[in-house]
Amino acid sequence: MADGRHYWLMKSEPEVFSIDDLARSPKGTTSWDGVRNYQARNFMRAMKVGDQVLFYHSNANPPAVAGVAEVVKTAYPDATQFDKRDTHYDPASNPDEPRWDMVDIRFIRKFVAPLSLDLLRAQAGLKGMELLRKGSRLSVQPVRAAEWNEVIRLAEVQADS
DNA sequence: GCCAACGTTGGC
DNA sequence: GCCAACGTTGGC
Repeated sequence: MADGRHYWLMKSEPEVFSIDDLARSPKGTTSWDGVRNYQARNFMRAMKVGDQVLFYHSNANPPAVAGVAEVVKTAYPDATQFDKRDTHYDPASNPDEPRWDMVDIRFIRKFVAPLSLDLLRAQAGLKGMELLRKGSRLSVQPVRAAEWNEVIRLAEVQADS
């Protein structure tokens, strides 16, 4: 992108942490801890401050893009990997060279109506989107600019109806 | 380096 | 709760 801003999608189970939880967080900001997948981690490491994020509700009814957030802090070590009592504890991670990172994201907006997976699948312009690929499980994934624009357009169409 | 076993994700 | 589609682990 000319302005250097990139687009991403991050998944969260709303029962665990929803977009409303994000909105209610201090300064609308949270650290995205718990990612334990290398591909997802690498995408977080590529994030820049100001990058835009689609906040996706997985394991929801219906699964849907719920709104928008933005990156406010680039990747830094995820403390939960060293916490024995945390479910994301990783005994194999070396404190001198932490294996897992997180970023901070801030709430931007919640869509008037969440954009369901079904709705997204029905869009010709979103054919190649990683989220819609069969068997896709990546919890942090890149979004192409054209896909981003299409999703935002859909959100506006929903808001007007 | 192969691959079977196992664990996880996430839609349905 | 089921199960497809992964990713990881560890024996060999």
